[in-house]
Amino acid sequence: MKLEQSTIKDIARELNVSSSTVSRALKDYPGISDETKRKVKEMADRLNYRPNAIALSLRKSRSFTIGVIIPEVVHFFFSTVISGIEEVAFSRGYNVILTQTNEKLTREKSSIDTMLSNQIDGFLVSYSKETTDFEHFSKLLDKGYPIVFFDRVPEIQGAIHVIVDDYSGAYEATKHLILQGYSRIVHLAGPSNLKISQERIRGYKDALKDFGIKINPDYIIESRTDEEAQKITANLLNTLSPQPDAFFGNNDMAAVGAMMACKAAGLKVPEQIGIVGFSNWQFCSMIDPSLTSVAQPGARIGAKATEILLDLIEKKINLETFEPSVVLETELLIRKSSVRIEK
Amino acid sequence: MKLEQSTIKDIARELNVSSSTVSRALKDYPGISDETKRKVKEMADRLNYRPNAIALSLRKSRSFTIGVIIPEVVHFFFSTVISGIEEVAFSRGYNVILTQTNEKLTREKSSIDTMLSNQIDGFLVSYSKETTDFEHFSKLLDKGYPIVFFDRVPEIQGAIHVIVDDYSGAYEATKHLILQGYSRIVHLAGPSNLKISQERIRGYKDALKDFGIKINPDYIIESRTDEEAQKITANLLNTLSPQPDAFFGNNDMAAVGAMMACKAAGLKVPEQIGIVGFSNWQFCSMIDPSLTSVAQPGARIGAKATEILLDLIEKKINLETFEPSVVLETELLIRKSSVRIEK
DNA sequence: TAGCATTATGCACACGATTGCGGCGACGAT
DNA sequence: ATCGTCGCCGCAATCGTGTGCATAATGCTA
Repeated sequence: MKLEQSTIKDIARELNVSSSTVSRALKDYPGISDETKRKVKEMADRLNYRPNAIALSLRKSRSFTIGVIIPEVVHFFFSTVISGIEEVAFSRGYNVILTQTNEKLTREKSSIDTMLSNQIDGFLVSYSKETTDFEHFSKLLDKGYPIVFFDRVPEIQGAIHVIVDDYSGAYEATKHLILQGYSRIVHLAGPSNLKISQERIRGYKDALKDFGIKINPDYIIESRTDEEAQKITANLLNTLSPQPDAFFGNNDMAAVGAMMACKAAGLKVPEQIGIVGFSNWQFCSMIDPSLTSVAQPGARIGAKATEILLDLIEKKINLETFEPSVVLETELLIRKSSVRIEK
Repeated sequence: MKLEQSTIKDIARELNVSSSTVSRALKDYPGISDETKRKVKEMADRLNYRPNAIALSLRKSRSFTIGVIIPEVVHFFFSTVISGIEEVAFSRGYNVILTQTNEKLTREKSSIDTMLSNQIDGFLVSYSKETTDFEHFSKLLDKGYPIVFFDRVPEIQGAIHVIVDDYSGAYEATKHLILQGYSRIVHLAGPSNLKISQERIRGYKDALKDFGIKINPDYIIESRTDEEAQKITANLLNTLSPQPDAFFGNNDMAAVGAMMACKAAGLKVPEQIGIVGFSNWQFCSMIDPSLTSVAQPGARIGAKATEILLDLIEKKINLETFEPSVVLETELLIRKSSVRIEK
């Protein structure tokens, strides 16, 4: 059971020197003869010595580990973010410990607690849908604890965050639909307490405005799952007159739900109905017709957020001068579901 | 930066007792007066005391943390496994630290190294495609280090693993296609060094045999990505005569690739071509026609593997009597892509 | 009131690594 | 011969917690 890892003491005993000498020799401290260093390193190699990270953490009150708190790994977007995080953390010598909240506030809080007692060096957070009060974060921030938020970010004074430009993503998507000749564009929106949802709605509205299309409040509807989106869409198609002729989803699931409802209603996509999603999930190019979507650079978000966090931890960043908000560009990937004008 | 967590010593100083008394009082040791216990607990509460997990790990050479090593989080299947793992680990008071190998052997080895130096209590592993030699695992197993493999499992003496019944999954899928009247069934296979690929091929072959269909070696082709599957399929449709009339993919990506190629070739699914995938990714029900697929219970695999691992760690399992292999059932989810017989 | 059991608490060390400080021997300079 | 310097190394404390053993205080009995 116990994997008897050799320790500094073992090396010391073997060589008849003190453990302090061994420690210094291994780290090429000055004041140790080259001869001794050689012997120590050789012995360390022979005994297959690995420093005990736990002991180090205790001594330095640093764990070289960062904690990641996300809603759910199964979301394609979040899993790409994780990849970006791991890449950077790993290459800079940090470990990553991950928990998902399953969108529950209690889980979020208890995750933070256990991570804190594990001497985590900092947090990367995308908070849960249930989270409306941010005291459990601001308390930590006030103590100077390093936290970087991404994707879903709170409006706390001075909180650093990395987001994508949801506004312009939504604006471009809507504009694209308009240019393709769609005008009665429904927006299947996300939870209104999330800033990303608000921004996407804003982009949607502004695009309509800029092209002189009146905003119809009936055209903005919250939907949580793809089934819900499907029902809502079917319902809208039946009740509204004139019928909507396009759907812009807050995410790809909603868009797909809308697409299925349209097909079921016998409407042709994209000829009669245009559809655009958000996130560019893997399946976008696999469905028929392929789904136009706004791509969020997940891996880059993760990487960037991690870089900032580690810089914070290592105090390479001056909080006074640092711009707390990093915004990455989205990209509209135009596929078949929204193109009805021949080029 | 440093989050001055209060320690046992702080409580002790505040109450003018020794830290040992505090330690014992907090854990309801006998030999501490109720009065003292009350005061200590009260003070602990007031100071918002949390035990330092790092110090505990050092003391007990246990970290209450398990390490998970998987190829890639972005695979839907693996992300569901992670959910299962987290659920169980969390509820039993363990932390999870996760690394993905990106299918690289070197990453696999270095992950193990850093986890070992972090006093990980045990491993959950699904190894990389590059891994053909298992010495880095068997070395640990020999020392009695707890490891549970899942999904991709090595053939090492005594290695415990949790898998799904790939054989019967593939058998059922193939049988289903046959019963639907397809007979020239191509299998888009996975990497041949993975046991799961081999098992699926075996299931495919046995089903054909049992129904008296001759096995055509040209019908079994390795494909790595969905684009590759698409090319292969297009190629097969062009060159083989008679044309294949069904495709069974080693995974859903391959199946979708095949479906797209078939559509591009003007063939109707499922009327002319039947298609079945493996894994039941999220998008299966979203594409048109919806994709029949073999569902692997990802969350249950993760949960089961974790239960076994924790039992191992806590020595609740007797290795002598324990059956090293747990096999979970798959389920064939029949959708439109493979059904051409009216009920 | 001495002797003993019982209860409640403190001391000291351990886990593994780091580090300030001081010791010791050798050597050169005066 | 004495002193200062320098190179090399060990002592001991530290991080926060747990635990075997000793010890002090108290109560009970003879």
